[in-house]
Amino acid sequence: MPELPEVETTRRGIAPLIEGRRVSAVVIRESRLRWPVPERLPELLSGRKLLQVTRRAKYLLLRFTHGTLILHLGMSGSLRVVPANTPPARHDHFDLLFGDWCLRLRDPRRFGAVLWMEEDSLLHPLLRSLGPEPLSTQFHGAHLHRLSRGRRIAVKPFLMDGRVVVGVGNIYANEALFQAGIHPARACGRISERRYERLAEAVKAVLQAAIDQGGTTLQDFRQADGNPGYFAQELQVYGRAGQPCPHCGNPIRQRTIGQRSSYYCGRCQR
DNA sequence: AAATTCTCCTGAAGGC
DNA sequence: TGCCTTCAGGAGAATT
Repeated sequence: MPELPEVETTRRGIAPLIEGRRVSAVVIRESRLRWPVPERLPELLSGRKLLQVTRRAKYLLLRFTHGTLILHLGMSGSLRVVPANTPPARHDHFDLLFGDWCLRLRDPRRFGAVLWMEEDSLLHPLLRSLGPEPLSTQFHGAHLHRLSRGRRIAVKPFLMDGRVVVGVGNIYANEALFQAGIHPARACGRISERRYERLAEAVKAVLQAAIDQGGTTLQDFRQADGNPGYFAQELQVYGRAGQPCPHCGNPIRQRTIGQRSSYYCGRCQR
């Protein structure tokens, strides 16, 4: 499932292949994604030069002079750059062609999105209220501590709230809480600033390590070159119910917190 | 306001 | 072999 490391891995994979190139054609095979893919994209983009590929949260932003194409991979999406004559496979919904090369979006579950924004893309309703980037200096323990005061929600869904900090999905929330020694169900308003500092550092460390490994591939995720990510083998608790805790040997527990599957060590995480 | 629940969708896995 | 059920999950929308 694409979380921040997978999206950043994708960005780094596709950017050098398409930045500075002109769009030759746009193909929409399936417009029923999370929201309808704008039908006017072919007219809007054909002949235009792609200036830059950036990322905000889990959104990829393809900047043109007259606007920005916003891409989201949902939970099963992947982007690859393939030769333009490559036949589309099942679930290949959207192509951005650059002469001989093609940026292709595949998304079996269609939770992803392809959107267009004319004005500053960061003002888009989906991007406007997002919290800080986890790998930036704007994200730190004091920030988590301040936002959590007086709230009773469990720390795990708190950490996964995009208004608090972006890009931390279920996998990395589990991993970061394990690394920080914090129980995922603990009320977020009852965690000290000291412990939040440790959590913020854990979030940064886990995300950076995952980026370094090309992301986590559980089922669908692929890097832009088609290879899987290699962080799955580094996961300490996610998907490891019943296996021994890497620290103390106690069995890893699994339970649902905030509608999401949570994995943790009941002894190491308090 | 904050917290919880519902929703979209397909494929994998398990039961019979 | 095959059909049915259940589960997973990003994140906005709806509801409590």
